[in-house]
Amino acid sequence: MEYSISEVSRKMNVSISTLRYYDNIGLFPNLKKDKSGNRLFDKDSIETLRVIQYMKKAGMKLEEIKEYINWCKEGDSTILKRLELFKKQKENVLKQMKQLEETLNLINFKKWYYTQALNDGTEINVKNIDLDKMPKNVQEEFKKCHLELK
Amino acid sequence: MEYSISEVSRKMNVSISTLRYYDNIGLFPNLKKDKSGNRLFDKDSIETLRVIQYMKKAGMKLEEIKEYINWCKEGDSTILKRLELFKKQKENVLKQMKQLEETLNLINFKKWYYTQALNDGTEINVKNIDLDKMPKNVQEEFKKCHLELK
DNA sequence: ATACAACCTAAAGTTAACTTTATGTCAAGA
DNA sequence: TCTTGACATAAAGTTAACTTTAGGTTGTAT
Repeated sequence: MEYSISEVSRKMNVSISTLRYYDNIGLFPNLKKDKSGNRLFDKDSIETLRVIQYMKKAGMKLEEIKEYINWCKEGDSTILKRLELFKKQKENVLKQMKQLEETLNLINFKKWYYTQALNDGTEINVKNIDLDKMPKNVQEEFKKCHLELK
Repeated sequence: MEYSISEVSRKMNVSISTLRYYDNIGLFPNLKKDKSGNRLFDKDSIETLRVIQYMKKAGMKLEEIKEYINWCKEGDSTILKRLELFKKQKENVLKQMKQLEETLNLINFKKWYYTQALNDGTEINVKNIDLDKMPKNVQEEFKKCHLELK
């Protein structure tokens, strides 16, 4: 089964110009064209697109993703390199998840803070509150995001 | 206690030029200067910097962060807006965490895949494997990241 | 026959978040 | 006094990842 660029765009939620851009920089090395020059995306190129989307989220640049795609083309001699790449990217993702958890601590603290302020009608009381006057869970969040009291 | 720009740069792991840039675009509205024009960072501006760093990770642009900082300056009349902002950003962060988990599924699948290939000395066997021949956990990861079999 | 939609290419433009460069001031130590 | 290092500003440059623009081709429906 083959798909036109607009079908892929719709199905995968990515703009047509982005797809053309990806192709231009070499992210779809095996992409076919029909007799009038229109791109034909098959299952494999859609899988490639999915990997691109995920690895972008992992924090890889398109240049690095392209390098990986080239390794895939080169065949079995690059298997180890590819394995190492995913090991490294796993570390990367785990690190990002930790950072997001810290960010969530800050956000939860701020949510509590502004909920209090809204209740009081003013920020003044909560701004000068002591750590031990906060609910236990808020205390924990506060500590974990490295904020300091006034 | 007040800190010079290079002290903050070291302490907070951000370049001096970035600090100046942040100041230029209005992210430190209360920053003081000494008599010869050098920036003096106090506790509050360091807290602001910490919030900037976290909210950038949450996915906010500097322009949006600046808007929030301006709300803080405006005082109690903006408390609700600020609360809503953090509620929205919490959703944002949770969404990102889910995406990272999906990414991790892909990465774990790829790790298994290339470990197999490395063992076999070739990609061929694992490329054509049936879903039910994979270990249960790999099957799950595979399904969760929307990859398809050949 | 013509109009239209869906595609194409090549090149220029955009945006965010910095960084670099060029030039200058200021305070302290040799 | 002179040099040095840490700061300053303003403006230009950089990078990644797109998007937009301008102009052209192709296949189908009226």
